[in-house]
Amino acid sequence: MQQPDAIDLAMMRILQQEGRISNAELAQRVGLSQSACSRRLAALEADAIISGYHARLSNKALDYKMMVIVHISLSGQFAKTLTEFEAAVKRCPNVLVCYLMSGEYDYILRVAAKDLEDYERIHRDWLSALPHVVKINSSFALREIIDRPNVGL
Amino acid sequence: MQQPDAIDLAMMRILQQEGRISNAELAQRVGLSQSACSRRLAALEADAIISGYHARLSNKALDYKMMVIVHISLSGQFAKTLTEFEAAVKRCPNVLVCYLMSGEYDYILRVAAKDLEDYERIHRDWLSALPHVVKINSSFALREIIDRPNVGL
DNA sequence: TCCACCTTTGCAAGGACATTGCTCGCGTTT
DNA sequence: AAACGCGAGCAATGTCCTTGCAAAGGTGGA
Repeated sequence: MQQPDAIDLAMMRILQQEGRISNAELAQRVGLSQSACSRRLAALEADAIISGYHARLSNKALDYKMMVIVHISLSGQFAKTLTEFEAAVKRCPNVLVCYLMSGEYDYILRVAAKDLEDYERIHRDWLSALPHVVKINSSFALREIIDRPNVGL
Repeated sequence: MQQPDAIDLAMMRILQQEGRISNAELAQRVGLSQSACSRRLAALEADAIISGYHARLSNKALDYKMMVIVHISLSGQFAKTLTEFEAAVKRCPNVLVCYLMSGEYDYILRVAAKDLEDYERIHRDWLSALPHVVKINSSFALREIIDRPNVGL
C-alpha cells in the first residue's frame, strides 16, 4: 500500500481520539460511504499503520497513583549485556516504557506503582535484580502535566 | 459506583489490548450476556474508569521516528513560575508526556520528532521559548525496548 | 486516440451487533 | 417474612458492519 492520503489521515486523527467510534459515524465524518470507510480501515489495520486499539484506564481507578522515572547505567555496552538486560526488563509488568538512550545513562524507564511501598517492592524485586546494572536513579513524578497517546496531527 | 470487581477487571484487561473488540465477543470472553456486558461497559465509561479509547498509530507511518527525553530546570519553584511554564508546554503538540519531577531537574518531557532537523525546529521554536527555563538537557532514544499503554494487570 | 486494466467508490442486502424494556433471582434491610 | 435494590438473562427492535456487484475515474500500452 502507498502512503496514507488525506482521508486516511482524517480517519487516523479521529480514531486516535475516539478509538471505539462506530464505522458509520467515522464514515460520515470523513465524507465516505460506510463500505468505503470500512474497507479503508481494514487496509490501515492490515498494513499495521493502525497497529491496535487500547482502552485508556484511569490509573486512579487501578490504584496506580505513582509514576517513577528510572535512569539506569550498565556495566558495559556490549551487545550481550544489552540483550540480557532488555530481556529481563521486559518481564517486569510495572515498566511501561523503556528506551535505550544516548547521554549520561544507558536506559530510561517509566515505572508505574501503587504507592511508595509498592515501588520499594518493584525496586527490590525487579530493578535491583536486572543484570549488569551498576547505577539506578529513581525520580518521582510529583504531578502529571501532559500524557498524550500520540502527537497531535 | 464501587470498586471494579473481577469481571470489570477482566473487561478492562481485554479492552486494554483490544480496544475495538465487539461487545458480543467481550461478553462471551468474560462469561456474561451481551446486555449485562454492555451495561457494565457503559458504567465503566460513565465513571471514567475507562476514560477513552485510542488507536495506536505506527510512528513509522506517521514519520515520527525520533523520540527525545528532555530534562528541564526552571529558575525557581514559585507557583506562578510553574503555572506559566506548564501552560506554555501544553501548547506544544510534539510533547507527548510532561511530568513535574522530584530530583535534579524540575520537569521531564517526552518529545516526538520526525527527524533531527524537526527536533532542531521544536527545540528552537518551542522548548527554548518556554518561560523561566534555565537548563535544557536533551537525550535521544536510540531504541525502543518497551512501550506499553498501561500496567499489565 | 482508444481500449483494456486496475483501483476505489456507492448502493443494496444479509447477517451480525448493540441497546432497551421486562422479568426473575439473590442478598440485604426493616 | 416481606420489601427493596441490585444485577442478571432473555427477547425484540433498530442500528451497524460486511460483502457482492456495477460503475466511475485514472493509467498505460497498442
